[in-house]
Amino acid sequence: MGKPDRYHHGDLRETLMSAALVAIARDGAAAVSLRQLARDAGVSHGAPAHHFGDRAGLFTALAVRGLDMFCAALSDAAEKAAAAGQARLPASGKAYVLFAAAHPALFEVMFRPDLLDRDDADLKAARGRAAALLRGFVAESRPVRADPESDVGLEALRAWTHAHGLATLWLAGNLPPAMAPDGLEALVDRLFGTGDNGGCDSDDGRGAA
Amino acid sequence: MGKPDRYHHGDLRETLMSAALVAIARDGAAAVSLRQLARDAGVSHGAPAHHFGDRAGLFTALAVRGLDMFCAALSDAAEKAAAAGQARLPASGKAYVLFAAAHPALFEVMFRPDLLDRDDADLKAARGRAAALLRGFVAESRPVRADPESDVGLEALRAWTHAHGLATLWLAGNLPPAMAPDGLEALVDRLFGTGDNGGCDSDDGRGAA
DNA sequence: CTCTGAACTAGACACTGACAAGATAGCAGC
DNA sequence: GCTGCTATCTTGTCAGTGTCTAGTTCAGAG
Repeated sequence: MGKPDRYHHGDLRETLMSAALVAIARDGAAAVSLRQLARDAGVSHGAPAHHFGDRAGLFTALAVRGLDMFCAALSDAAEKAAAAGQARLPASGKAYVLFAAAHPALFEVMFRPDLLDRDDADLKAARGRAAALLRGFVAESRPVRADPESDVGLEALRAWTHAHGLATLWLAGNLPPAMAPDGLEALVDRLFGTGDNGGCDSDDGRGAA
Repeated sequence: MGKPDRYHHGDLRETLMSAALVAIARDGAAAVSLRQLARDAGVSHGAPAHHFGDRAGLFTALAVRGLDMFCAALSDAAEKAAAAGQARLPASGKAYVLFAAAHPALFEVMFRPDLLDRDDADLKAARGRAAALLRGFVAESRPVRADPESDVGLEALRAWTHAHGLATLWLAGNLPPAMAPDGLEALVDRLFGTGDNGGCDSDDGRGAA
């Protein structure tokens, strides 16, 4: 909005992306309209098409960015935990959920393939990086008595589904507030055992069945 | 489609709901159009409004039905397991995921509050029934050495997020196919320990951290 | 028979995403 | 200076959508 009356906006792509994030976080992705974004940016209704092609193109660009930030957040949390002598896996699980809470719009877009351009090369690459990262944490965090390799995938999936389910339910507002009386982070610490005791959960995880 | 040229359709509400389910399962909820549903039903574009008010009304009606079927499926699975001397909780977790896979459209609508009429009384009631059911399974499945009551909520949440995350990732197609080479049910059995050994998982759940 | 209310039609409105054709700006090479 | 070139943005148009309103049809109760 520095020089409002220029023909060339100068930073339209970035402006549209951040405005879209705000709109998604407020009303959900379905309520986002390219035309409204263009109006807010002081630009004609056809301008967004040049940068993103179509609606899916915009969401795909957001998803790629989100996945990269997501990877960075998880790596960061894992390395910090490792530096403190704690396990990477629970720390990254906590980071997973907190990222979703901190960037709900990005998270929503990242995991809603119906909004995305499935064949986009950047998206596929970003997805691959994220998957490799998750799997890496699990492989490193395995105790020495490792079972066959397939089990690593299983444990990665367990951690992934656990964190993803919590993030999803939280974001959609489907968790009864009574379940998190002292906020999401405290709840995550209780669930993942990532409290100040340093990430080694004290109970047996899922209990006897 | 029995008497196609009557002024009164006779069963429009039901026709629209099942057509909507098919459309959601095929193209996602965002792609469903009231006008297209009306066309398919051989009815004018304004007719759906009479039964559902607006778009959110249709999705809300579907969500209520979905929640009821969901409760029935979980109860059924839990009771069958109990009758076989097995624990209710893992059986209901398995039923949770399999319900999502069997009724993807209902599941999607159930957990997408942006599509729904949040204040709908029927919806609130159905949600309450589902939540109570889940909590009940966990409370019953606790070992005798029960901790304070709050822990029941925590363990319910653990089970819930786990099943929900798996269902969500599976439905959205975000799971690498390699992770479920032999189908979803086999994967669930491995994750939840609900194989033919009868629901008592043999390992320690989440491993040492 | 009339009356009533539920079910449905038909028209209009504002809005959307997508497309195509043209206008503008900034920049390299001359 | 000038000329083209390309990315950027405008303008106009189209089919499609949800929602609103007023009118029409029908079934059944009195």
